[in-house]
Order: sequence, then structure tokens, then C-alpha cells
Amino acid sequence: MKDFTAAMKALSDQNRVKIIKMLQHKSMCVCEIKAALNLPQPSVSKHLKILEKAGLVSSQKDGLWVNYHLSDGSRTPYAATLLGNLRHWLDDDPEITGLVEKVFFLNRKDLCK
Amino acid sequence: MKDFTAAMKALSDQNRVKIIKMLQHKSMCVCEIKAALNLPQPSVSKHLKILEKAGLVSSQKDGLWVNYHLSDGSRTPYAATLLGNLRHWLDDDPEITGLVEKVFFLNRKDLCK
DNA sequence: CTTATATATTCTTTTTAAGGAATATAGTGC
DNA sequence: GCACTATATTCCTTAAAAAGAATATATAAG
Repeated sequence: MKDFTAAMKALSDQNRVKIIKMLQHKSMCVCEIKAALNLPQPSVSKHLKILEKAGLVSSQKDGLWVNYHLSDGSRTPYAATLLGNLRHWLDDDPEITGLVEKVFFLNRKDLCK
Repeated sequence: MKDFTAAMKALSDQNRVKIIKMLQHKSMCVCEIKAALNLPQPSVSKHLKILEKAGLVSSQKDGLWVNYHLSDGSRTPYAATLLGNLRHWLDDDPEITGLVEKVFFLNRKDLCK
């Protein structure tokens, strides 16, 4: 029950949903997500932690930065199913389409000087 | 996007999830739900309103009382899919199994004097 | 019309979550 | 070792959600 409600709560925040939708297109480090969403860095880290605890994203260190990507869903069946549904859900949402376009033009080398 | 996060938020509360799981077995009036969950009546009404706004439940007046039942999911695709998933999800959760057993012994005539 | 009952709503208080500033940690390169 | 950068964490403030008490609405029965 706790696993289930944690997954639901994680996805009840618009910024966290946006992170999931961006990660469907490429894995991103914190500063890329920060730039895409225009949020302060600590905010992004906290959102990512909530998503990670819910089994929705995973991370991998790469030197100085940390790459976040969608989880494979092996932690909970709820995360797995929701990630599956979200693969098509919200694709037509104007907020999402605009964001995804933006993501492709982000270049880590320009952002993290 | 708002429809989606509203559905997620509605299901991020344990009591509301329990309501959904009970309604899978029979439609219930407010005082039955109140008895099953041991919650004050205004609390139950407020939870039901949140579920209703999220498109997860619907209500039907029957004289003095109001019967709540699972929605047909026509309001949003998110509600429809989540209700589908919840048909099997959490069936093994001890909190849920205990509750569902209890529900079958509830008798509206005894509760709403 | 009065009384009683089921439900909804309002208002206030308490709890919980989000936002922001500051600081801490951990790598990298010199 | 020191300086620099990316990320995480802590602490404090603010906003939002939940809990609770009281009241309002609506319907039924006498």
C-alpha cells in the first residue's frame, strides 16, 4: 500500500511529471533538468529523490555529474505500469511538447560550465 | 496535465485508496464508508468529493442517502486506466483484505439509525 | 410545520509538502 | 595540498492538504 501511494504522490506534482516525460527522450543530469524546468538546483535534486524512492527513476554517477534515467520498473509493479502508461499519456499536452522540443537543444557543455 | 495530476493526488491518500477498493465490491453510502474506515463523516464526504472530481467515483441520490460507486471512467482516460489497474492491485494487501471482509458484514440499516 | 436523519459545507487548527538560501559532500584538475 | 564545479543535504519559511468542530442543506416521517 505504501509503495502504491508513494508512486501516486510522486506523480501528483507537475514538475515531477515533466521530468519523467523528458527522461523518456534522453537521460539527463541535474543541471540539464534544472535548465529545462527553470528551477533552482536543490529543488531538482529533491524532486529526483522523490521519484527515485518511488521507483520511477534511477541514477548513475559519471564523474562529477549524475545521470538520471527512467527506472526499469523492477522495484514495484506500480512504477513499471505507470511508466508504461506515461509512455503515451500527455504526449499531446502543450506544456510537454514544448518542453520536449527544448530538451533536444540543451547541451550539457553549455550549461555546466 | 491537470486531469492527470488530480487523479494521482486522489490516489495518493490511503483512505481514498481504501474507498476505491471497497467500492469494487459494492456501492456504498457515506455512513457505510464512515463505519468501515472509522472516520468522521465530514472527512468521508471530503474524500469522496476529491475522488469524484478526479473522475474515479460517481454518486446517485437515493432518498436520504447518497450511493457512491466506481465511475465508468468516461471522464478521463487516466481514471479509467487506474481503475482498471486497481481491480487487481492491492488485493493481497492485508489492510485491504481485512477491510473488504468487514464490508460484507456492514448493514446500512444498522448503521444509519 | 416540526422533528429526525444523512450528507455537505464552512471555518479553524494542525500537519505535511514545496520553495529558497545556505552549507556540505564529492569529484576533477592544477 | 588548493580551487572549482555538480550535486546533495540541511534549515527555515511559505503554501497546501488533512483533521476536527460546528453549522447548513435536504429529504423523509409524523
